[in-house]
Amino acid sequence: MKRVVEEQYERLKENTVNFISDVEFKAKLETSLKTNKPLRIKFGADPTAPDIHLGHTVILNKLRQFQEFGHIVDFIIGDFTAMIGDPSGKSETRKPLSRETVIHNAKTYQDQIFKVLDREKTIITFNSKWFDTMNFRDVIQLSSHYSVARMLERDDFSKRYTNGLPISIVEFLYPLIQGYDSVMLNADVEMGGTDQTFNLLVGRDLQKAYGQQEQIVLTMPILEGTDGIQKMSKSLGNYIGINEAPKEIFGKIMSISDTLMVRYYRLLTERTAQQVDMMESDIAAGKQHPMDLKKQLAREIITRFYDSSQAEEAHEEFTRVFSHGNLPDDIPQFPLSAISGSGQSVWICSLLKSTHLTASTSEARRMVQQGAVYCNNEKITDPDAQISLTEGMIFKVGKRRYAKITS
RNA sequence: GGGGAGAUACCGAAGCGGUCAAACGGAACAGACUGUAAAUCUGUCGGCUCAUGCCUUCGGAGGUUCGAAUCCUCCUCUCCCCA
Repeated sequence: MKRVVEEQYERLKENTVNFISDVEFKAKLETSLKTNKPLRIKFGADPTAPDIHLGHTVILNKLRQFQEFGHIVDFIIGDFTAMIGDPSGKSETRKPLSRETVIHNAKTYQDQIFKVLDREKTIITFNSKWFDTMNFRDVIQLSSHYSVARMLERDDFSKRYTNGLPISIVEFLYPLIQGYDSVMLNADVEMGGTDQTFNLLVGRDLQKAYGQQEQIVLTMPILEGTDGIQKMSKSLGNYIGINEAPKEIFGKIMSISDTLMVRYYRLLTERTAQQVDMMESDIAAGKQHPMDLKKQLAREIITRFYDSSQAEEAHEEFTRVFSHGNLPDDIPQFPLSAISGSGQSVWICSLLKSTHLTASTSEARRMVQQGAVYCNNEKITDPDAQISLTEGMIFKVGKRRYAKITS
């Protein structure tokens, strides 16, 4: 049995950043095995952004690992928190969401997480279950367990405090709210990104204050977005969503840097640390072409969220369009009649605007001047050009914006 | 409660009566080079059929002025110091 504990421990610890604490965790694993009672792994999410991206899956993958060892995932949907509006990290407060939106978003969330998690071993709970009935007396009681000085220990808070940026009182309540979820669930382990470390630790303190055994805190690295620098997030626009079309995912992965690719292999695939290290040295030694590995990565990721045949298709499409310079297979179509001012001929700039290839005619003009515009593979250089439209004409702006004229 | 500082385009940040559609940096977009890499270099980066022109924009509402991002009044929000 010691061996089983060790085995789970080693595998689960892989890629984690914080692991508090080893001793407690091993003890919990042991008890769990002895009593045949699975551990309860808590993971919370605000149903504010229903688009799950690869950054989220770093944690989901780890949760999945827990499930594979027989443990249960307690997925908390922070519907209560979301309705207040989560200001954390940003100076401007998000606007509160309506009940309907929250419910809708939560559903979208669920549809996506089960592309990774095992439905049978997941318990979903909305935290409004206990917060809706809480009164102000209870809130004060809860707050009494923490001090401002301790709150300011949190990295984000202390930074903002020293830089003279606003911190709302509500933000101080957040860690408490999240920590209280742990108390209500009597969680064994709580997972999150490293940016959550503080909140997760508050959970431990609160559990202790409420006479419970403290949860294990386990944080995963934050995945960099496609720019390779900032964390992957929807608002920064550097994300790859798991619900995106296969060829979108393929394209986005192909555009990341080689360094980032290695990191993605490490955090997003099942490969062990040694395998990835090996890969890295192979690249350095020129035994492997990074582009091939990138294609491989793209296929693996698509296969995970779709299937291998769709991954294959995306790969082919990519080769056709970008390696051979052929046309993609689904160009947005615009009937002749829909083009504004369509008579015999149309001014190129207004055409580009009405086909949404550019946002304005001014932008269109610039694109033409920069040599980014093609009509049927012929570069258009005159920004005043008049085009006599015919059915089947294909316009291209930049590398990937296309439009086709139909009858 | 008292005193002070501030709000500028996607973000950061200059400008403090005309030469301001607003310096500079980042992001983004396009081009060159490539592997749709990265890095680098070049260009663009409010809108208008591009025009020594017009329109909208410098927290909001008014005002002074031939002329306001720049001055005045009130309002909203933020930060700092004192209590």
